[in-house]
Amino acid sequence: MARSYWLAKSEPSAYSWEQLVSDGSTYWDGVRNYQARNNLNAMKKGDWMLFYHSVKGCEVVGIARVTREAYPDPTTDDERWVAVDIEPLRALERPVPLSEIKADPALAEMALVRQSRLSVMPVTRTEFDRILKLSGTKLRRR
DNA sequence: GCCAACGTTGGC
DNA sequence: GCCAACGTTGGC
Repeated sequence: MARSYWLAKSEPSAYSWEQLVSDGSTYWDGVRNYQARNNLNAMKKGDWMLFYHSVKGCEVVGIARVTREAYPDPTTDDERWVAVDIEPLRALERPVPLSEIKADPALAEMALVRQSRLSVMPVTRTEFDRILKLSGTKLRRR
């Protein structure tokens, strides 16, 4: 099945891309919003995720890969919430700031722009490729 | 620091 | 079940 693409936000002060690279992998937890949760549930192993720094930076900084599909969020007893595992795939050659995404007609429909508070969202392959292009990053697809 | 957007809570 | 009040997120 074709790979799906996602974008997830993190405040660098809470958990940064650099931290993910240093850790080698992490579990993506703490989501307490149904829409974001549904998106986590829909992730498949091997999907790619744009890693976005919110609040400080406001830019897409890297690409992560889903390594484990949704399972109960270990940080809560509440069975409604889930986590996934991810690992860093590679950093973007150049981070892509929100201002550029907003200014790009090809990206104007992104949930990142239209629904600024959503923390985990789907991204189309077209949008994903466009952001990669803006960042000057070339990826070999396997 | 402000405020818009939007989700949640609780009174009725 | 509606909606006002309140809390949180995140851009500016």
